[in-house]
Amino acid sequence: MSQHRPPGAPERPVAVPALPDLPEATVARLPEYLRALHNLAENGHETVSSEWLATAAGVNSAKLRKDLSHLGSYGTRGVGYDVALLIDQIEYVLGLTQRRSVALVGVGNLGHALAGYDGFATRGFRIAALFDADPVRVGEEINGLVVQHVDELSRVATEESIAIGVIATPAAAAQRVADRLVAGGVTSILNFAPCVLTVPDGVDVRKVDLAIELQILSFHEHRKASQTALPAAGEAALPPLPGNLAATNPQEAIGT
Amino acid sequence: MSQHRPPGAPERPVAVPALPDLPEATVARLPEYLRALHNLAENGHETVSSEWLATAAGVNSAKLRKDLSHLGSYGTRGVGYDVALLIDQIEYVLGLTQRRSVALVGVGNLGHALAGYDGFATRGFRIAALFDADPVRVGEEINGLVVQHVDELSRVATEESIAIGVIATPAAAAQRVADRLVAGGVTSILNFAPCVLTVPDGVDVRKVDLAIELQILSFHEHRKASQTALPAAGEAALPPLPGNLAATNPQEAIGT
DNA sequence: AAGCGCTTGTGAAGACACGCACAAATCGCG
DNA sequence: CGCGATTTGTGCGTGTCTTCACAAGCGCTT
Repeated sequence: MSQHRPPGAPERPVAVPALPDLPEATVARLPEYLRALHNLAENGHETVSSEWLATAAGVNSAKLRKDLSHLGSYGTRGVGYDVALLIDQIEYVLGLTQRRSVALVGVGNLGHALAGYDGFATRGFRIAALFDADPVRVGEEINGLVVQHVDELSRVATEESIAIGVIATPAAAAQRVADRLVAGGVTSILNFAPCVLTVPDGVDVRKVDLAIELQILSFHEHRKASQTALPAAGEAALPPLPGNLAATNPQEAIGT
Repeated sequence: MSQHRPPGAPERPVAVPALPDLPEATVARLPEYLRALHNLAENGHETVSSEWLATAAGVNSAKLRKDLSHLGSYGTRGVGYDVALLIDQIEYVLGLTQRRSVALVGVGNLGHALAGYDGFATRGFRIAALFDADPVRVGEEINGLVVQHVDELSRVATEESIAIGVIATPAAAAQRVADRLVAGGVTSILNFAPCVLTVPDGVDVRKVDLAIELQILSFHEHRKASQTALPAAGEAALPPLPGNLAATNPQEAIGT
């Protein structure tokens, strides 16, 4: 959350023209800008140019300006962007002006780590409840929270108005957990289980699969290796290490 | 890896026309197809239609067919795709016919979980070495591997020909770690630290930021909330609970 | 052997995203 | 007060990704 607005102040001092509907690609980059802006703010910067911010976020400056222009114009020509104002603006659009409660299901290997990950707390989220299906784990206390049985999931989610759920269970259990989350009123799910979830319309699912990321890297390894190893192949014209053009610049590599 | 080819058999029985250069979006989906295919194979399916596989992978069938067509055509009209053949094909393209060694740096909260995550091992990767900067952690044994000091990183990576590195350190240390990985000959990096890495051309970086995923979900929560709060907007209330489609959808048949 | 139903592979069109390049706006300075 | 340096905001061309729709191909049945 922004430390630039006193806690008691109204949520949004500057009028915002409703919620603009942003391109999905832009939405995915806003959190990155936000992180860079917080870094700048901590270092005492009050304004920042698009060039600077873009470099800090790993994108090119034209893209950054276009992204920000979708929020309405908040820069000053010849000067740059007001860091504090931009932070407020982005946090408002992302819905981070209220701390959001998250239910974490599955306190195994990964879930345990997520429960202790302070990156959530520092960026606007509060893990409000932990669940697991294993009776041995139920009752265990992690970071001040007691693990509850997954049968309680729907009830607790409803009672505490939890809107976001994180699934860190084995794949076999993920769909059942998702159903219970939905039944408990959850409308956004972050899924770490390697499987596809079926959810009703109106529920958003994002998937993070750690092995898939490695497999994508593996592909690029394979491609790089086959390029250097086969000078005689059809693509003979390619120099030993073309430093494949746009494909390996930071933007693309970082892109979701 | 595929269990459909005897361990001793030559790596690639069927000739593959060099490495086609695939659209990046396609590459990102191939691992998902692969996972679905392995599920099908375990359940004894020998062929699969694009419609079925697409549903299992969470994409639409036209996209799936176009993706697969980039690998060369391996389907039979009127029948579908040969599951075992397609698995081999995708694993070859992704470079998964050889088990790849990975160095994991940062054995804190998240790194510890990653070191114990069996999803890596089961999908073609071997964590070959663990590193940390904290002397207290050096020497600790995790899953049969001893944590080494990060100063050894470049040397060990070179000696063991490790091509992929995973960074699970705090953001402040990530760039230094990346530099050492590169110095050790690593050409692919999976970065869990919330920061942008600068690497030479020819090195691929993928970033996974857990908090960013939540922030993107938060945006959609915010948007949904502002829509329902304003009944004047075109979209009336969503139907209460559409329920899951038919009981005969591919997901269930696959039985993750 | 011919016909029929099913499924793949792909051309073409549309949607989206990206990056260049420049006009418009602002500030600081003489 | 005016001018030049700087930086934003954006129109536009380009390339990539997605989706539709259908011809071509395959196997099964009669």
